[in-house]
Amino acid sequence: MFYRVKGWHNRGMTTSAKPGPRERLLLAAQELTYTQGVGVGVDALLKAAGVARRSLYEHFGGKDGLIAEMLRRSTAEDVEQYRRTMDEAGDEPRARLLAVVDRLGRIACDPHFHGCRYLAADLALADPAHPGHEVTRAYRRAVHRLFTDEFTALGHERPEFAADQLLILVDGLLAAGATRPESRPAAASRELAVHIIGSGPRD
Amino acid sequence: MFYRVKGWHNRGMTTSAKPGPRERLLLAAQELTYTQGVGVGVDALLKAAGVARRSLYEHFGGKDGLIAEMLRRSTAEDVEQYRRTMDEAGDEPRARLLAVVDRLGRIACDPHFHGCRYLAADLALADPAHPGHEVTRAYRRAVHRLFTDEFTALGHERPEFAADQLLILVDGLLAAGATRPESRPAAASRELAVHIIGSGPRD
DNA sequence: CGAGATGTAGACCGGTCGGTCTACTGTCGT
DNA sequence: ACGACAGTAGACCGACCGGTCTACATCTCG
Repeated sequence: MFYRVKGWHNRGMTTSAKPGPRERLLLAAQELTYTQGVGVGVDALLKAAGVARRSLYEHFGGKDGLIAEMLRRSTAEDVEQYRRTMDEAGDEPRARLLAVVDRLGRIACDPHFHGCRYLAADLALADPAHPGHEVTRAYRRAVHRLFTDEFTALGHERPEFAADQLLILVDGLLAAGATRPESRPAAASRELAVHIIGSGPRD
Repeated sequence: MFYRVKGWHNRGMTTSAKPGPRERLLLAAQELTYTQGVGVGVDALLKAAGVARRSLYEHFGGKDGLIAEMLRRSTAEDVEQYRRTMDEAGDEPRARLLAVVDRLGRIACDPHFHGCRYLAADLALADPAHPGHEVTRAYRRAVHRLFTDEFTALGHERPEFAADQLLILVDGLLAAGATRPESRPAAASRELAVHIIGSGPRD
């Protein structure tokens, strides 16, 4: 959700050494599944990663394994970004939560944005037993936890309920960014976020 | 969004005559694209519809044509259902809008629900030129219009902005129903809806 | 050195994809 | 009766699907 990857070049590596096949496959999968959906072909992934067919099956056991692992990494990075965004906003819970909504609002309005990768994966992976579903569930639990903690610190009377509301708002914001970007969803969402979070020192 | 179709049997037909191939294809597509996604194979559609391969290409020109036409019909039915739900709620704009949110809340909590078909289609159809996108855009415009009219009747100072908010809320509600049904998204959404709509005679 | 591990390159597998085409059948209007 | 037509049944097409396999290159480490 939080950023876009073009390749291994602009990752924070100290050396410019080309990473191994496993790494290149994960990066290619992050890129291609976002632009083409999880339905991308194995051949396209291999070509984009510049990796031999065999390496995929050695490292991930198959396409599903790669998809699941790529989702795992992506969620970890996004949760970390949520955390960083909050920390950069200071200590005040209201400001921390609003910072996340504002950041997502900016992302959703980016002309290259086309939807939440995790929701898209859940909707596209018809098989409920696909390992990817477990990853996205864990992701949502983690974000919900992040929100709940802030509401608790805020002394909110129903922290989990408020976190549910914020999560609904975020999903709606991302959906609107993907399908109705001309409606300027960031502004509409922010106002709702303020209502959920309640007015405080920063607002 | 609003209902589930199992086949032509339970449609409001006066005769029990089996509909033609075109009709059966549309019904099969509505059913299968919802459960399997728009990626379903042509063979599966033909088998479910009990229709010869040739009929598909005669009536719709190809799979994309069938998908687009099925979305067209689906959106028409859903918009009609929005209207009916509002009308059944009476004349009071607040009550009419809340009735829609409540109805969608019930649908999103149905154990068989697995996401908004139109958002899923937009996320799954990677090609931005696919005719289906135009259909879903029109659908969202229509619903936005429906909402805007009610806010206008309500004397709301920013009817379009409020409609945008309600649309974001609805998308979030449906996403939550698909991915976090255990969080009881209907209750959380209703409270937000009440905030957007404002308290009135019915609330 | 030489063995083992790791990688590439690409042939190959059965199956499915969307789409075209031919052959046949039932039905309806004249 | 008969032709036109809409439908079915299914063979067939090239392309691609995910996955397995062999052959060879490269590297590290004992």
